[in-house]
Amino acid sequence: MPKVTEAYKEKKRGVILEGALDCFASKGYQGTTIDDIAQELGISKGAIYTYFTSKEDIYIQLMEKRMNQMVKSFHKSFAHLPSASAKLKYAFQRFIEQPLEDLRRLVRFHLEFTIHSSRNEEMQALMDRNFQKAIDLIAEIIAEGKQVGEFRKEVDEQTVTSLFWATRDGIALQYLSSGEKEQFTGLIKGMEEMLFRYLV
Amino acid sequence: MPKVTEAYKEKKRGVILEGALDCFASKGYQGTTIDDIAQELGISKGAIYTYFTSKEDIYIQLMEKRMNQMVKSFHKSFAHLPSASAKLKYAFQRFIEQPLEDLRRLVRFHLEFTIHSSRNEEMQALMDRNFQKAIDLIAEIIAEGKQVGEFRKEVDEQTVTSLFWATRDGIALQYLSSGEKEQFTGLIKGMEEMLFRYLV
Amino acid sequence: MPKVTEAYKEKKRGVILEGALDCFASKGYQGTTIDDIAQELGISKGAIYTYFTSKEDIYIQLMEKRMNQMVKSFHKSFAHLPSASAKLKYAFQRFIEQPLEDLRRLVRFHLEFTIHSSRNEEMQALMDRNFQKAIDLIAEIIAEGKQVGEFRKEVDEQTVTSLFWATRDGIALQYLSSGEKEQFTGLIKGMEEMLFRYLV
Amino acid sequence: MPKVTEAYKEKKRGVILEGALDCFASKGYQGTTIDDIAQELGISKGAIYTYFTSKEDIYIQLMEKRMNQMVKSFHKSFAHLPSASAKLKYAFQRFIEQPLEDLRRLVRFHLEFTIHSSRNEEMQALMDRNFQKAIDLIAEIIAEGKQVGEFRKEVDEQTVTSLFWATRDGIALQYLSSGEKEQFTGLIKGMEEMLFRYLV
DNA sequence: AATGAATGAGGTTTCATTCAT
DNA sequence: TATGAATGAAACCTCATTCAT
Repeated sequence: MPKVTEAYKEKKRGVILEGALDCFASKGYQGTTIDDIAQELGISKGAIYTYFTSKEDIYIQLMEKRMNQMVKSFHKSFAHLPSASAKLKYAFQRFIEQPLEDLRRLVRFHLEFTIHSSRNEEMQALMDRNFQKAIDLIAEIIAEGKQVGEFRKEVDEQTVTSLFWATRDGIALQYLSSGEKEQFTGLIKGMEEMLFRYLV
Repeated sequence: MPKVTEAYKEKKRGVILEGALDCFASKGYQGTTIDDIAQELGISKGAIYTYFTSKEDIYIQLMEKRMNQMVKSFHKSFAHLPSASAKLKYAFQRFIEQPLEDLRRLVRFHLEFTIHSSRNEEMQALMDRNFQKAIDLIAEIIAEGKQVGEFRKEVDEQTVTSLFWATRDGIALQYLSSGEKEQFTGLIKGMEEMLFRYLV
Repeated sequence: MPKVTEAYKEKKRGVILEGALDCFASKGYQGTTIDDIAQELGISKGAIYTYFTSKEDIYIQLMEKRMNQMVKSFHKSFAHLPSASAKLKYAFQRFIEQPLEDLRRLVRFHLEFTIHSSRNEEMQALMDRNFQKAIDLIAEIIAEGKQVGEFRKEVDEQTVTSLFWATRDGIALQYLSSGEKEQFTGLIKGMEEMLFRYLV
Repeated sequence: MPKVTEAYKEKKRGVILEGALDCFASKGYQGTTIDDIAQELGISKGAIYTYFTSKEDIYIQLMEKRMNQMVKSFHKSFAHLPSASAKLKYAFQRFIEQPLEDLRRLVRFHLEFTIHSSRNEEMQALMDRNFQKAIDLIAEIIAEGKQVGEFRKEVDEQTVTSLFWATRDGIALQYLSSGEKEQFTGLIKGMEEMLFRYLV
């Protein structure tokens, strides 16, 4: 029964990753114990090791999965939108509409992962790969906008794109400190305005 | 001779904080052991506990000190500069001229601290206080620029200032991942351009 | 069809014991996991527990089987030999001709078992029973040799026999450390010479 | 206060090794937990790690120490004895007079160590070095005996010496199984007789 | 004030065994 | 009968903190 078993295992892996995300997001990587994850999921410590080889393995696979999902989901939404501007605006909108409590936790998780991975060659490479996907996602839009004439030809899409993500991350980081939703929304809006002023 | 003693203690505290920064920056908070710090400084574990009550105490005081120094140093430099634009440009320049290996380590330290503190009420408050100082530092310039007519009256200095720092942090974060100096400089320059386009 | 089933089970038990021997011999008792044995055999962990009640059960039955086989095999060979001296010489020859890599692994297995069993009453008893068989095997030859006049009447067959096995084990143990075949063979020869000098 | 501290540490190291020997001898290497050793000594787990880097480190240093002590002690005793025969007889006598309960435990420890080390290159090398010391100890006596004319010139001292230790170990191993003191003594005596018959 | 040995809670990982399928 | 996911008790080792010297 390989098919059933494999599907089951895949599902279970996903469930464990969900639980792990909850823990990592609220307590951090080092602050999360395998026991925490097991308890969160109502399973045994040993069960986790049936699906993952180590705590770090869970952490890495979790990030990989989330990045892939994010990129795929954006791509899907972009497909239905008519113009580069519309796509970009959609991206901003999505940041704003994100449930904020989620945001806090996820930001924490992503930032912590970035820092953690910056001390480890292998994870660094993984992050580079994933980051490139995110870059491509937006850079394509800018390029499209330039081609169609929506955006100025002079802007460098690599730089703008990088700035886009950098600012998004920076705002999220600030939200992490301040915790004020109004301000977060205001900054995203401000960034949007500044970016469009620059692009057109 | 209480005066001498107090001065001595203050100096020693500073020395310990220096050593601790080296450790925290390269190995992270959790990755740094008290032994690491002691070894780095060539003193004993016990000595550290004479000056600080806990590992977290060191971490907090270290951040406090660095923030104060940074703000004070900027203030001092700003005093000699003629206009709001000049001041803002100076700030950008300073980011670019920062020794990059330092930057990597320090960014790591600051980001990690931010995340760490976001899980702890008391540290959160400390960070808020410190962040406010950084905000004021730049917001005053924007306000000055608006008053003098260098910048548009419509810009909201709080928002712009927050964006300024957010983007700076975001760029630093990205640099942490990519490690490419060219790109880092390019992004800072891009951000500068975008900001001035927005302000004037 | 109980007969078929029983035969099948018996055969399977034997197969599992073979695989277990490979594992125990190369990784030791504690170093061998049930998973190792299962993998070695290409079966599941559960299957092993159908035939044996525990890891120790496998260990014990394996030793029991090997001892019985060894004694039976010697007995068979002895039957064709004309004199006590010839039998004894055959025994020495067999030690020497044993494939040495096998020897290393098997010695390890046997010694480890002996030590392991010395901490457990039940296993101790088993080992005593088995050891007695080995003793009888040789003691009979000595007795035969004394009766026929090949060996001196004064020698005590129990003592000589025990010494015979003890020396064999000691040499094997030494070979375990040194790993030099020449030396191993030399020692067996030396022991043979010493023993015959004593017996005749 | 380096001198005091170093002496203190050395002493403590010795104390821990004593306690560890008790544990290893009665429960085996794998069967002994660090907690066992700590409890045996009435100290904390952590304290042990102040003096040793790992469980294996304890095990190795313990063996090293015991071997050195044994060789040194024999050498000292041999110095007062007039002839090669006397020295050899003394060695046998010492085996016999050894407190038997000790013997059981120590034999177990030594044999287990030998097996354990046979699966580890580094430990193997250590054992080789130690074994060589034991070999030299006896080989010198045999050589001396040959020179003085006490022993036959034809005997090969390396072989005889190896056999000497091999048999000693084999007898000890058997004693481990049987646990009968009479028999142990008998075997040692038998071995002595056989050896002298061979040497003279 | 400084030292560093000692403590012991707590973390990750392993693995013999069970049991639903 | 066979499977292998699940369990959970241990095991080793680390390290912040204390305290006698």
